[in-house]
Amino acid sequence: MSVAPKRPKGPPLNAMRAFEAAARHISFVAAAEELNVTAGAISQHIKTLEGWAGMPLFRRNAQGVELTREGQALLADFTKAFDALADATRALRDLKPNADFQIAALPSIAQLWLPKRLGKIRECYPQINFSVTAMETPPSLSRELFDLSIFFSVPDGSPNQICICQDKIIPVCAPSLLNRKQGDQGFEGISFLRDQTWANDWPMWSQNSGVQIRNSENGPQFSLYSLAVEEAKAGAGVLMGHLCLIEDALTAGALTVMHDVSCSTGNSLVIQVPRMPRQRSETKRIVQLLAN
Amino acid sequence: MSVAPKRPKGPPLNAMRAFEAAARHISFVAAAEELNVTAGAISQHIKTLEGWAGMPLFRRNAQGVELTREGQALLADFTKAFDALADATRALRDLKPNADFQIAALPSIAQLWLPKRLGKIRECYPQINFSVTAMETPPSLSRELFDLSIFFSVPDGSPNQICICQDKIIPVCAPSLLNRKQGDQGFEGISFLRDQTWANDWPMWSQNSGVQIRNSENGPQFSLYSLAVEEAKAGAGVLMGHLCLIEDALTAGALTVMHDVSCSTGNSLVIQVPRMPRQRSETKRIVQLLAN
DNA sequence: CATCTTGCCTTAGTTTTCCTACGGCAAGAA
DNA sequence: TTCTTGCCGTAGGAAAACTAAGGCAAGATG
Repeated sequence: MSVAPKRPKGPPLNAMRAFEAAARHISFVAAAEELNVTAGAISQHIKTLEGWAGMPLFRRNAQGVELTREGQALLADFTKAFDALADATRALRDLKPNADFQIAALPSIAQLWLPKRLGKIRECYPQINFSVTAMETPPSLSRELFDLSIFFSVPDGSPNQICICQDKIIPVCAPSLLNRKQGDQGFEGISFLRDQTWANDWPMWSQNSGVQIRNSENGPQFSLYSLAVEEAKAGAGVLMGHLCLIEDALTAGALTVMHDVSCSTGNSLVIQVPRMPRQRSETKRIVQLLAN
Repeated sequence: MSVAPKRPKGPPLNAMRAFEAAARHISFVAAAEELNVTAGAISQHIKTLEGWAGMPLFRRNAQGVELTREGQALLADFTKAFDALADATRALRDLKPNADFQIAALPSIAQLWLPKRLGKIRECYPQINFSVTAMETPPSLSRELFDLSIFFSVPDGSPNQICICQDKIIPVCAPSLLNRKQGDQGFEGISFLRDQTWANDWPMWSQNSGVQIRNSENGPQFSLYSLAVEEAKAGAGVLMGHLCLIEDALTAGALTVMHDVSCSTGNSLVIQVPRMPRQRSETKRIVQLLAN
């Protein structure tokens, strides 16, 4: 008999959280992004946990990980636990008077669509600090501390989503550029400004409009859509414009449409809020203001 | 608008765990003991959490703490979350082949009652390592990683408890001491060996038996009951014997009863196991073997 | 009344944990 | 081939967690 002097210790909490995130995403890098750490940190946490359990929880393949049977079995339990913990954390946050209202959005939406409307909202809630976090992938609203997210996606019809508008694309450019090319409706010899993540825009529009596009790869790429918009305003080339993101530039005359045909990408601009018990009180009204 | 570069961070997990434990016990020291840290650590964790929430969760009084209204409201959420996490942790532990079987017991029980029976059990499960952790207060089996606990208490009739026997006390001493005092049934001029936590034994027995005891404080105190038993065997004085703890010494003749009247303390020797989904498979059989 | 005890606080210093940075490797894509 | 992606490993440094020790206030004890 070994009389242990100390109570049996469970595994480190952070390791469990890392496992839960990694298992849910089936990816260390995705988990790392969610938890705001590097993938190496996730790797170590999971190794710690596997050491504690004396059993591998992931199978590491070169092109990604997969859960072992055992890891598989644990995921549900851990997800339930950390969901409950997320609830408690929100309850704690809600005690804080005038806590920041956290918004998650696609970088382009955060820069081109949000600012104007956020201005109005801030007038209604001068005491609340609105924080906007830009990211490529929508966060889990049941897990992270965001109060609202705005992304392009296909709406799922749930009451926690509001569809603002369809995402329609149409070629645009600076008026000066259009004048130069007056009478010439083609896209010959023009730079195509492109966003990295929306590289597919031109082919999609081409197919939909029937307009033949050659060399749509001809032109600079930008990591942020808003940079491409600025370049387009400066007359650097033609841009596939997402209508909801460039409406201001169009009405102000900084950009004009180059071709009458617009086409839908299949996505919509969607606002999503946490499901009920996790919402803070201002959410409903803020969504209303955002949706105009 | 402040564009936060990083996702909003929740409070540290360890701080939340500390809060949950402290709120449940309404005591920092009790929480510290449960988590195997010092009270200072708990204090700091809670301060961290209060800082994060921007709101006090405890009211600190000189003779103890109490929850504020806000802390009160949070407790349920956090307890639910950490209960779920404890479940997940057990599921993880159960993956481990031949994990230690963890037993929590009162020090005196661990030393005087358990060893003999544990020997038999170890024969049945030679591959399992049995760990015994001594402590004064029964741990929460739904929260901590114990598989079984043995303490004196009043049974609550739940199916997770087995009552082994009543806790009966009776004065005992070494045979040599009894011989010297032959014919003298009183307790005059004898050292009363006493255990610190059971200081009430002599008055209780006195009241029950009708035997007048004077100077029951006359004699050495021991922090462990087993030390007092050893002293009694050595003839150092008379001890209030708890029958289930000294049965071996009595049958072996190392101790003899000094007075025929025994009295019940109201408690029983109770084995408790976690409620079902958290039990490991061997538990049932082990309880059976312990109960004989 | 003085003294002890209990339970919390605070500070300082140490230990442990956690994380990043960076080079490497294997598999699939270009 | 060469690039890219996603994981691993190690080393070193930053941050968190913990301990130790002295203090204080309110009851309990003598």
